[in-house]
Amino acid sequence: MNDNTHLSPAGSRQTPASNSRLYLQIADKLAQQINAGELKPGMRLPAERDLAQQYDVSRQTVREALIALEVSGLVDIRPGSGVYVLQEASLKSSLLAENAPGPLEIMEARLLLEGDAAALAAERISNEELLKLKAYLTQMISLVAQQRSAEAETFDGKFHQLIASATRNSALQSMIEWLWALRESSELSQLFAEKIRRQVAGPNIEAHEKIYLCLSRRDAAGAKAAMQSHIAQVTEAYVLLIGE
Amino acid sequence: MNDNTHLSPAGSRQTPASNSRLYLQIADKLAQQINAGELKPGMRLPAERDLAQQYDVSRQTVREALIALEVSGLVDIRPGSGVYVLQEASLKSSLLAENAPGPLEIMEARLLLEGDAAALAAERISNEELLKLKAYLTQMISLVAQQRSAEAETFDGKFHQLIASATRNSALQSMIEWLWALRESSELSQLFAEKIRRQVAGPNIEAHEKIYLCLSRRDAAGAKAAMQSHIAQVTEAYVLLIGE
DNA sequence: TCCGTAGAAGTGGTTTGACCAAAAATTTAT
DNA sequence: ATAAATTTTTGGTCAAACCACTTCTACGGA
Repeated sequence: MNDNTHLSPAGSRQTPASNSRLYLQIADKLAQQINAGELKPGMRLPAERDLAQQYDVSRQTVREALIALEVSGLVDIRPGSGVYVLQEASLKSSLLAENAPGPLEIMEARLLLEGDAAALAAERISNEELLKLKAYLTQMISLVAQQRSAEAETFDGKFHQLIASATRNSALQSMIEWLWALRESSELSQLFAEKIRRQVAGPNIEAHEKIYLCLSRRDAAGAKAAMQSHIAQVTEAYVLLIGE
Repeated sequence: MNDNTHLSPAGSRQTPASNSRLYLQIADKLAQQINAGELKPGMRLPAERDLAQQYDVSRQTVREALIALEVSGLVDIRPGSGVYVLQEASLKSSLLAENAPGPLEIMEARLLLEGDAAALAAERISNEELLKLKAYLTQMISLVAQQRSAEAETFDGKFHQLIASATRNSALQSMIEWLWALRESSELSQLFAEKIRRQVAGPNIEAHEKIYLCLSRRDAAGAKAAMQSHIAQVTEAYVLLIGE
């Protein structure tokens, strides 16, 4: 993980240094100086007592700011020695890009990971799981037909998650779960999903049917191709949205 | 991963809660409770004053620990209200989970993920990164020649991590980091690594050279094949160990 | 009885000033 | 010039306050 310049708490989207908490304001100011290159990597910044005087706050407040900077990886605190700048300027990503993976990054990762997962699942999935998968698919079809696309997407998620689980690899499964959770926690991804939901009726039934078919035939290569084509299609919709 | 989300300062590889700094010890303890599920998302944890008494430290120290937790995204501090556990879609949270992936699961996931990552990296890696990669390789060769295999493995990790970073996909990078962290946190994996370290001189130089060569030629397919063959070889060593 | 408001209690935020341990710089002795 | 002893600097911790804001509670009016 890189570019942890998110000093503010999760949900708070505020102008830098406008936070009500003083130690976060100080942390923001210092982070800005670091990212602006005024404080270069390796450089030791002033002693806590000096910073306190400089910003006209207490030493404790400065300490809390420095701790925030350390945890976010910008700075290295060496007891008895000083505080040193670690990370060099990451301006490009600090402004437009978020520290969290963007929607397209998530989709690219899904393309690779879920593709491989589908291939593995084709070889390892049980008949019971296939039945469950079929049931999810049926639910999805029914809900899409009723225009209840939001609910249909619930089963979309279950469908993919079940395939991940069928790999019999908990590491793979955890990572795919994480990618889905990331998507849901990302405002931008949510926005995309919302827009797409209005344009199309819901999850692509055909694509899921094809994946299911390949899995039921234990066709690893086919399942991988079907899954990747499916995810690529969704990604394409994202890209089109960005173009607007 | 956010992680961003590691509480300990960058370079310090210490046993959890063994840090000399008290506030990091407290932060680790709280983080463990959160990740273990003892403190569930949405739950408000005890007031700073209470925590201070509970852990027998000053309130200030508790505050610094909480700030570290907030910056790393585990917790939400609401002034005047309290400190609340956030639901975190974090890979790190499952790191200490009971059903941690086994060594072979980790290796299988690495085979897939790092294979894909190598292919992506071949197309996106910069010349600077290639130089860095080469430097790691050189260090590795030198250390292996001096029988310092443990240190050589440090550069092994850096080598793989740099490739992950060259994918320009932070999701991919985070997941690969996670897999390596898992390996290091797994006793069984550590045991394997220890045994293997005694049998072979250190990281397989040839395999890494081949990977580097493919990357420098921007040969995506070759890089993927080389990476997968490398990881498969390590996995094979694991399997042989299990057979004994 | 219900409901809103004023007050009390609780919580994080900040300040001050002090002392400690370890690192770094300086002086001293060899 | 070098090594050891000493002083200084630096982060780490503790303590006791006070503030501003949130939350809870109990009172009083409808």
